[in-house]
Amino acid sequence: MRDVAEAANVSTTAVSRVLHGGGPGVRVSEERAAQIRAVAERLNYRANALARNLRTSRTHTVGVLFENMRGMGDGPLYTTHLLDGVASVLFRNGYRLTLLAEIDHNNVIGSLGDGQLEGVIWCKLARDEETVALIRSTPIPIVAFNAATPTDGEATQYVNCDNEGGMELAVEHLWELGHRKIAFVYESEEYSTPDCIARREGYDQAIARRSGVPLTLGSPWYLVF
Amino acid sequence: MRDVAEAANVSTTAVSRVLHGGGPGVRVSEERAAQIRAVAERLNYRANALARNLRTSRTHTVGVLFENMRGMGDGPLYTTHLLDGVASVLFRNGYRLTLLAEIDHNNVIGSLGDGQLEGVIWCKLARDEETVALIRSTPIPIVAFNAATPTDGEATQYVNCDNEGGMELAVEHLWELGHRKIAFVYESEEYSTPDCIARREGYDQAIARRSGVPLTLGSPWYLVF
DNA sequence: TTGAAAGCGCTAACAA
DNA sequence: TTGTTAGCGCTTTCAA
Repeated sequence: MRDVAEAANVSTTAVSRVLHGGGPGVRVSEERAAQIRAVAERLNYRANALARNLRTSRTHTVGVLFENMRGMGDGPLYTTHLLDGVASVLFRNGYRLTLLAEIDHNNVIGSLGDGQLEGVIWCKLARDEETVALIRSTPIPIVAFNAATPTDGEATQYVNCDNEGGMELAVEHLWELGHRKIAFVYESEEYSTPDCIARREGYDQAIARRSGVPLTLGSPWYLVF
Repeated sequence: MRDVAEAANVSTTAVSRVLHGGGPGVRVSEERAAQIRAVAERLNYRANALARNLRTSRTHTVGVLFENMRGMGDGPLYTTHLLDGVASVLFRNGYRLTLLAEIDHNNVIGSLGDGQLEGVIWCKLARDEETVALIRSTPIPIVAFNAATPTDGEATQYVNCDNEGGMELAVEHLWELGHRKIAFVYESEEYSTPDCIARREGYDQAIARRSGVPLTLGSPWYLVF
């Protein structure tokens, strides 16, 4: 930047203002501005984001943390779609996305506090005490995704799936079409997950509410389709 | 850091050396070191990666750029597995992974030159002139993944799939088992991709080399399985 | 073994 | 409209 400033016979301030949007009211004459841009182009100037980040304490980067990243390729495509959606929204708004390693929590604390992230989307947030404590002391905002419902007034945003409500809607839909034998089918490997449990309960209740006959089928039934 | 230094009655240099691995030969007495660590703990000190990055010109971050990120959730899981593999290796080596938006190439140039990335893994690198020019002028190393084979001596590393060689091996294997009716099956949506074309050619040649009978089947045949 | 001082490249008061 | 100056938090010679 100094090279550009000297070559253009202006201050680095002027260069900064012209090339990087400048502060409130970019007060540089169009003449000078054009000249600066020309020189910058000629000198092949590239702004250094590291310096700017340090100075402004902003990185335009948010982290995404998966509780188990390994499984991204296995199982259902849930994780993949999630990442895809998060990425597209972030990019659209000029943000970068950094994938965080789901390693030891000590390191997680370090990651969240080192200034490189402006926020974190935490998928499948565990609700153990350690994690809750971490959340309380984190210097940046965290959004918990697909986590268990929050217990108390934590300083965290949650985006969750309304499993019970969804099952109620699903059963209602089929019921109104006249169906009475409505099965709940699950993948055996998911059976003990909170989501699956909640859905099954939602299904049971929705059926019971209509005095219907519950029917639950394990994953082998999939092969019938 | 200055707070820690003052509270411990040492210089920031000492703090830096003790808390952040220090330069060549961490020459601080164990006594002082322990004290510094204690004070840092008490003051809840967190190193600022932004400042360190700026000073050292290192970020321990590599970017990953997909030619079409949107499709990550659709089609085959190729992209997902790729990302999974890249991430696990990077994390294991203390690197971060930043997903890059596959927007206009101007911005890509900016992304690569702003100092935040130490290298880029570029998946499905197009070989148009614009991209080649970009690669030539990039300030950081690029690894092209699953791109077309390089034409000339470019300053880029390529990691590609040996489609012809793979088909030769596959045909050889079946042939040696005694099979003579060997079909090449493709997904119709992939038929015009470079990979599929190369594989088909490899198949044709491997079959021809053995005076066998080529047989190519489009995707509907998948449904038979 | 320890610290003083310079500086990474940029931005933002504040003055002119 | 333009420039001067200080400083973000850290690392690293260099001298003591």
